[in-house]
Amino acid sequence: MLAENKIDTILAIDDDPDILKVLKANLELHKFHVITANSWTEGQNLLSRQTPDIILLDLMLPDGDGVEICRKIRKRYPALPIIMLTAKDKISDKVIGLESGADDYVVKPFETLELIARIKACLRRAKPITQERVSIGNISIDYKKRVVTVKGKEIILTPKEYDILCLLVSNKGSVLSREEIRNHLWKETKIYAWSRVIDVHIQHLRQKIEKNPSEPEYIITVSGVGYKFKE
Amino acid sequence: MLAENKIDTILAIDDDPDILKVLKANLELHKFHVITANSWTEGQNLLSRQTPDIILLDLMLPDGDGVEICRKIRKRYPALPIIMLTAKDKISDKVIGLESGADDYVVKPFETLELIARIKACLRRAKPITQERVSIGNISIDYKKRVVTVKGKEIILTPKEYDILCLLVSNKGSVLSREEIRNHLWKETKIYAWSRVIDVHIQHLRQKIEKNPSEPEYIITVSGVGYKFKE
DNA sequence: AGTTCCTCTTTACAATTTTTTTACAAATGC
DNA sequence: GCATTTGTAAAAAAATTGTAAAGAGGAACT
Repeated sequence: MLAENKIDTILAIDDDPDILKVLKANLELHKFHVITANSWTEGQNLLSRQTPDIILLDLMLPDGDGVEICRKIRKRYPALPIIMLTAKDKISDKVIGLESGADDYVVKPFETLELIARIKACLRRAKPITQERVSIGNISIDYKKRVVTVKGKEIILTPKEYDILCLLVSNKGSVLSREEIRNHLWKETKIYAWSRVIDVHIQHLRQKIEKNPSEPEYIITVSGVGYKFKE
Repeated sequence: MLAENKIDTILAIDDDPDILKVLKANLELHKFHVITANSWTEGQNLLSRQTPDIILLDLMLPDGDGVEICRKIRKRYPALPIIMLTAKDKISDKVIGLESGADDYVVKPFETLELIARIKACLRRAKPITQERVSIGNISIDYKKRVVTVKGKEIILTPKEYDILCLLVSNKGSVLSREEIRNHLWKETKIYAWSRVIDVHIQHLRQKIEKNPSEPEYIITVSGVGYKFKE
């Protein structure tokens, strides 16, 4: 039983907006968070703001050669898995031999299920063994059981609370903006940037895990920026 | 912690004798006891004579579909961990998701060290040993006789109820999503993701095993996630 | 064939839980 | 101080789960 707690973010770069649309819809159905770019330029932009967990890269982009782009990404993010999307008649030896540095490739038009399988396979190779438990101070999270305890006592968290906690903990020590949190845990269309939902969930979390919720020890507010989990 | 000096036995089932040879050699180097079978038929034979601590199962066997075989093994040995071996070009969503019912999977060709890491992780997670009986609170299950008793009194469960109970109990403490339950106990095509069957069976189970079915003590619902059996 | 008895599944609605909005108070940063 | 951001409680909205009841299909029996 694989306990998957984290929602992975996929950056899809393709110049065909229809393909992007289909990709996004299908992948989101399978619990991925998807951001899209229709050019390498736009892709770079997104990359500079948020590092995804995997990249789907069209081999033929208007503003760059896929193989070259792949190399560049590799140089900057050596561990970031890349899957090449390629039209059947454009398959080149470079791609097939994966000399491009891509981890895998998929021929268009592709089966969604196969693509998803390959994405998952890549993701898992990228992070060989997922940790089953973490503890920070009095708090510990058992990802496999989906149980959080404070001082050894189990506390009940709602899905959103749990997700937020996991996200903060997996980035403990660094501040996450509300936008980042939102990008990871919500589908864009679902909540607005100005919503206070995140703040409210944070309050609820604090009430459940902090000794004194109004002087939080674990979930720290960084005013004007976001929230972070104590290191 | 008791010193565990036991050498774990691995049953590897794969139709490629070369792979079996390599597997055996490598795993034995790492102090495992390895028995091998090159077909499901042979695997069954070995299983009937000796229960290994873990099974490595090739997805594609000449005499059976890996996913189906996995289900069969699961039914008979609910606590026996299974790792699926799958060729890269045969990766399917079934295997990679939780859908196969396997505990984990490894894509061929695999790094020996990664495989070993995953084997160890599985063994660590595995319940002490495949037992014939298990008791939690007032409830006890005799797997061999397929009898469930509450406060010593036998209760009659339908097949589905029994299967669900066993699944929950063998993962007690961990939340199982409806999807996981479905994938373990149903053939894909038989029920839809949005079906409420599982909920209904859970209700029936509660009526049979809980003192007060509306305030369940054993089968806990984790809203938005799934069900779990009390630890 | 029909009948009866099971089990499994669907369905519809009620009850509950979770998520989100809202409004205002408190705190923070120039 | 003033503008902006955050804390917080409570209400509204949405989603999930509980539950009863009915339909569907199968096996055993006449």
